[in-house]
Amino acid sequence: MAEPRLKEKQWDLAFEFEVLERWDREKPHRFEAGGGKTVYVIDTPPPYPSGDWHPGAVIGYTMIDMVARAQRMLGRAVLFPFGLDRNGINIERTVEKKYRKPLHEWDREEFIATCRAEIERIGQGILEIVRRMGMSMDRSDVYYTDRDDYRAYSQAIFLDLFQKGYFYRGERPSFYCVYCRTTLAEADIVYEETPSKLVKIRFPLKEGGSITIATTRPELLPACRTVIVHPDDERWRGAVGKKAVVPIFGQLALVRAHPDAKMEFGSGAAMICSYGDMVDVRLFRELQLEPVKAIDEDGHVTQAAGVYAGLTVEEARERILADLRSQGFVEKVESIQHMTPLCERSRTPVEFIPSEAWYLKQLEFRENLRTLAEDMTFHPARHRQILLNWMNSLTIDWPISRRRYYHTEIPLWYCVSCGEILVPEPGPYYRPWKDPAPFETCPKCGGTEFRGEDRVFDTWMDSSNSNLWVTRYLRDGAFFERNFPCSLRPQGRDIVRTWLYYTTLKSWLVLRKKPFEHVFIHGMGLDARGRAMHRTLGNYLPVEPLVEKYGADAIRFFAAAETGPGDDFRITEEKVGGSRKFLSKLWNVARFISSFEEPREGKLLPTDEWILAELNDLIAVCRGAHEDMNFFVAANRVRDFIWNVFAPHYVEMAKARAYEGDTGARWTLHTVLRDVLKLLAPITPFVTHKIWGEMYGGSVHAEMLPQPRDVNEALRDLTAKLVAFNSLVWKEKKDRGLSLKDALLGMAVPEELRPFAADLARMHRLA
RNA sequence: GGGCUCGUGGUCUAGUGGUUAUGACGUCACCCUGACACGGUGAAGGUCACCGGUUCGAAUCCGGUCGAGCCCA
Repeated sequence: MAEPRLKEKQWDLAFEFEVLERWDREKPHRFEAGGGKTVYVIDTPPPYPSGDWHPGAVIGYTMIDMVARAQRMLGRAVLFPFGLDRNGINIERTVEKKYRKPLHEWDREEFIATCRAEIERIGQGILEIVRRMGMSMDRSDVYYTDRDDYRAYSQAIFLDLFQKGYFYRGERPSFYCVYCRTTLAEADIVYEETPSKLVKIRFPLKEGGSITIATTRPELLPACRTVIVHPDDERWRGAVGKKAVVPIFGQLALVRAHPDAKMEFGSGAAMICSYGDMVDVRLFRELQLEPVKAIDEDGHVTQAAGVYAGLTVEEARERILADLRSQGFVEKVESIQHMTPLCERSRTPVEFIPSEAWYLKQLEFRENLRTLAEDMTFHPARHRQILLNWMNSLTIDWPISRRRYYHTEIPLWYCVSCGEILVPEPGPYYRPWKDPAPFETCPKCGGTEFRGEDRVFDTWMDSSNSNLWVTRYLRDGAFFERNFPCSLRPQGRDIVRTWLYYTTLKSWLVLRKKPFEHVFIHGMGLDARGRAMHRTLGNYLPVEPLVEKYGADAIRFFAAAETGPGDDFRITEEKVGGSRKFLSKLWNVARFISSFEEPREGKLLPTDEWILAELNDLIAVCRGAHEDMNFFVAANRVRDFIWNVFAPHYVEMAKARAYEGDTGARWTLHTVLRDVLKLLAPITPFVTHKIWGEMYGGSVHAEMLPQPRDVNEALRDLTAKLVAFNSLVWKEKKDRGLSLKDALLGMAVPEELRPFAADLARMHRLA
């Protein structure tokens, strides 16, 4: 027997670094079109650098990498680009916090420079993890959404759609964040149950008597214009049509019967103010009430609140409540849990404030967008529903203007004398707040003075162009024509309503086409108890120490094997450690096989044919799983095959022959190992690369996934009996206190296992 | 309140009508057997959420109940 080619007794983490250096040198995953291969373009999510990379996100990207690797091994030329989304409120907030100075107190130029410096500093960490985890994106051509060319691209697409009439300016009450000082889209809102006070306030009726309303927002009293009760509500029937006197502020509010009043909530009567929520907004429009601006863009109450003017919303709420109490208007204060809409970025409660914004039309395309959603293949299929639900729930067009700085500028100018909107040519990167206007005269009035738009885009306006960017729309016409729609959009479930939705919308508006052939949705990373990981909860398990301790492949195998496609996964050190054991098992099986020369062909015995039949089944299942991006099935089936069938049964049965130089056993061992390495290569690229390289030379990642062979599949029917017989012998030896190497007397091979009799007799030393 | 998912040993999970319910991680006992102690063998641990129904037969199909998560109001 020869020395094994694989010397070490364990999968050593140092091998990962050796493999990484080789990949750095050889860059094996460069995209090369041509050669008759189908091009497969992946619209990789550009992550947002924020200091560190959430472990759930890292695992999500390793899943995406598995798709890319599997597609290469299915014969496709994979374009697997990478970008960083660096625009937006995240980095602005980082800078604001670091310098303890809110954005609107900064000089714009200086703020932008500070943001850029900060994002450069923290942005590189992600690229390091990408490399360390063995992700095979092309890191030589990373795009940044805050680069001039990408911003110009965003603006060019905006200008195209602008000319087509999809944008309009609207002055209306909308979701508004007083911290970010900007209008919000529906996708920017999250709801959170927060403790609040439900105050029951007695409104005297002018005609005599009183009505009690329930509200969580007493500071809106000055903007109260009417009171509603449910038409079926016996309690307040007598009050309908009378005039309620708003406490403290004294204006009159007509009591109306309206089906929007919820009888079971509070007192059953509600005050309608401009504006507390979407119901207020709708009723003001429906009943044609005159709105009062009670809260301004800074989050302070206005002159409408009289003596309270200038207080913050919270201060005003407390003061007004105190005064209501002292004047005897408060009947009761209850503590309740209230679903409060918050700004997703700043976690500030959302206000409804009338403000002017640029909107992108979307509601009128709802049906078209649904059709596109139906026309894309989702993995898993059930997650299509998340997108459809979101499309169905939208109620307003998309406000895309933001009063922020570190974003792409809205490329518009206005004529100072007549107000005409001036639209520049698509192409250059425009910064209207500082650049001179690219116009001589106003085409409408001949005016020569222009004011640049000082607002910027919602960042989703930039990232929703990523599929166009990677398929080279406007950049490489021939490539774009061949490769749009993009082959695959892989992403997390959490950004379906934003990134996936907005991309679908944009692709419809720009091209009237679906953006992707396939959509792969992965679940979210949770802690051991199934909660979201947050630093503040103390349950945050950063990736770096895990990689250091267990290696990238252990994390990758865990990512594949832990939960099914699209399901959330609980990240625990225990499970990652367990995955590493499998890598060592694989290594050692390979190490054993590496001590035998691989013959060109072999004379097969029934035992060899049997394991090849099992291998055929494994290959068929795993090819299908890889094609379907189901790494859960692939990982678990291969693990089960190696650990519970191949190693304990076949390897032990064939061992004696292999040592003697039997070609059938040796050929079969190598054949199974080769195929298994290929099936695992997309999931655990390091260990498979190392084993393959040492034993067979070249790279396993350049191979195609294996195909089933022409073997006697019927032998699989004997697997259960074979496993049971081996188990019986082992138990018998244990019961008799024998070592496994001892001979066993009086145990015969069952009739149906006769084809394997010789191998079994030698394996167990049956006598 | 509405929608969508989903409930299988401590945890994750296979199983989509058919004999004693799969495997992994963890646990316990014994064992270094010419690849592996990050191992081997054996074992403990489940009323397949609950209640009905369909069926010769249900973890699996149908209805309901309860519970969980997410999304929306």
